[in-house]
Amino acid sequence: MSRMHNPAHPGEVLREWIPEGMTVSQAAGQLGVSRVTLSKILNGKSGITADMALRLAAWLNTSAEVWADMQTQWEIWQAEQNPRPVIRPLKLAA
Amino acid sequence: MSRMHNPAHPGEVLREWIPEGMTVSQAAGQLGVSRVTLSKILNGKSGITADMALRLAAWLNTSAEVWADMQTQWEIWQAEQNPRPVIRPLKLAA
DNA sequence: GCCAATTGCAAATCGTTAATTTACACGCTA
DNA sequence: TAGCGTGTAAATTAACGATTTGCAATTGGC
Repeated sequence: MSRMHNPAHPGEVLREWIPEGMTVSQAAGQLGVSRVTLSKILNGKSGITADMALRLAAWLNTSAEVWADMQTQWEIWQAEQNPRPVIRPLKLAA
Repeated sequence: MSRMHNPAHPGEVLREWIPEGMTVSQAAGQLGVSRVTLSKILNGKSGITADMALRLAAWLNTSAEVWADMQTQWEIWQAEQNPRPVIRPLKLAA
């Protein structure tokens, strides 16, 4: 069903992957996005798009899915917080 | 890295979950969305949002992640088709 | 053949979000 | 003090998703 706890925003996790000395501006430069764009992600003001997931994958040598899936978890959790109409489970034919 | 083949659009998969006799209109009704909205998804004209993933989960008794992840795979594949600037892999400190 | 149901789709509208550039204020430090 | 790095706001532009309305094509029953 649902994850009981608020999953970490991908931006928080991404922060841990940025080397000590590197500035946000430098990281943004290497990723080919504006400083504002990366800053917003790191501070949870923006999500990670498929395009960004691919950039992170190339930059950090990870899979794009890791980042995209993290974003998905976040979005589902957010969506769960909102009310939704009652949906009757479909009776599947046996 | 990348999935070699164009992943199935979530809508195609969703089609298989709708019972034989049930109409798109009926399914949309049970999901609490408009007929147009569901039709677009089934025909690959729209993606599956986190909210829709939750509706499908409730309706089909599956996890929301199944649908959301399917959507993610689709989006990543789509994004891969577009050109992206060269991104030099970050040399991680050992 | 005729009619109603179903469906795909287009168009218009509305709301949300990502990304950019520009700009400003704050904090740190050489 | 001057400069750098940063967070963030504002204004723009571009995508999407969702809705309603309406229309055309198909299909099945009578």
